[in-house]
Amino acid sequence: MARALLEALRRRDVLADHVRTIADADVMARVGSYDVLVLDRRLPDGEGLDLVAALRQRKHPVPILVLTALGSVDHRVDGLDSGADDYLAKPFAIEELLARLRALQRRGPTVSDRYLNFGNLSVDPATNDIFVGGSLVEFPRREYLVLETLMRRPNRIVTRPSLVEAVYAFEDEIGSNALDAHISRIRKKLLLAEATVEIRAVRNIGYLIRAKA
Amino acid sequence: MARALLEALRRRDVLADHVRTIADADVMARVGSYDVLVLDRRLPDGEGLDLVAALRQRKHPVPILVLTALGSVDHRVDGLDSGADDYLAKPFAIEELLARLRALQRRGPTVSDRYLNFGNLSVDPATNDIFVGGSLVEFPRREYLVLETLMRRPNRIVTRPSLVEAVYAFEDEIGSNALDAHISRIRKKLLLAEATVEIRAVRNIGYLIRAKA
DNA sequence: AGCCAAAGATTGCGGCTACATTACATGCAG
DNA sequence: CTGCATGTAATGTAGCCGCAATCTTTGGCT
Repeated sequence: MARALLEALRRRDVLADHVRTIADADVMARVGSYDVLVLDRRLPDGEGLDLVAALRQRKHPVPILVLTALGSVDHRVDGLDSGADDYLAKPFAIEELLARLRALQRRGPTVSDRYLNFGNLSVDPATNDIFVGGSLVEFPRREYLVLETLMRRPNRIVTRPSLVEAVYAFEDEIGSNALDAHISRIRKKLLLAEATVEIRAVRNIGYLIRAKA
Repeated sequence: MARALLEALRRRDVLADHVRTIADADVMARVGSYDVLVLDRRLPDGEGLDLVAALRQRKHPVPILVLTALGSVDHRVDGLDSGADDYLAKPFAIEELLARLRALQRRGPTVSDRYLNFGNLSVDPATNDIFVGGSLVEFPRREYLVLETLMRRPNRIVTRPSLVEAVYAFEDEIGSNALDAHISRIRKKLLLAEATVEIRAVRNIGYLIRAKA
């Protein structure tokens, strides 16, 4: 059945991966980024609903459709109440399955993200957008990282090593004033955009962002 | 039937309101704050799916379960593709309906919509059609997948690995700039069709789709 | 208060590299 | 056999970013 299903999905250009066991599915769900999980109840290494319960226990947000031969009302109720989002009993029409998958995929896992606000600055870590007084200001990658790092702790000192680590991950970035140069360029842009915040140096320690004097 | 359903819900301490017409339901959905909307297709003043379409058009996020005597596969597919979240054919067991309502409620409001809209772009994941300013533009499979993936997160950065995974599932597609080539071809088509959105590169990270400057 | 050394600020320059684009080859489908 | 889709590779290009030279500021010390 899996083969037939994969074939039908492939024909419609729906990308799908297939594994046979709960253990494998668990790994895939953890590692991969899938729009929907289709799950059979009877599996070689156990009951599919246990995986549903386990995933939901871990707050895994992936929509799950349970697919099974156990079609009684009680089974369906159990399936849905275990945390699945839909439940389809065999035999089923492939078109209906596809439509239900689309419905689940449409909905997707919803992640709400947060802005970092301070003064008239607004940083969106999800999109790397920075707004100054409501208008978008472009910052190149490294400058953005510096500014985001500072915005995570407004009014607080961020040490020089912290900043370097935030911007350069692991690459050894020794011997140069590259960081200072970035700060300088950021300041110029902030000034141009009339930001109400400023970046101040703390001698021998690092930098901080705060309301403009 | 409405009376029986209300009675069953009331007995389980589920709060529910009931109206008879699409017009009334529209008002209620607009004004009230409901966890789930249960909708019949045949209604005194029209087809229930029209209300679904109208609500989704307005980005109304309420989960919708369509309940109807029209139980053929085609009807179910239509129901789900109109933007509903679940579809249950009569006759049904009250317990199953309740379980499905719980599943919908658990998941909470959605922005589910048949189309992914952004700018003057409109993507229909069900048919793989892409409209630019209302007119259909043909995209080959790979290009479509890239664009759909970007449209799922407008204004958000989609990492290069994410895009590769979305387009190539498992087949490791390393060592080539195939993705870049697709992006380039998509851009050309979008330009030709006068789209109001553009695809921007985020150096070392990935791409994002956003309103044209 | 004045001086000096060290830290920080600023800026032009140039190289590097990721990205963009195009042409071409391959392969599959009708 | 023809046409389109798509991967590959070659080439072009922009702009980021590090460097270093120079200027400014700071704070400690006498």
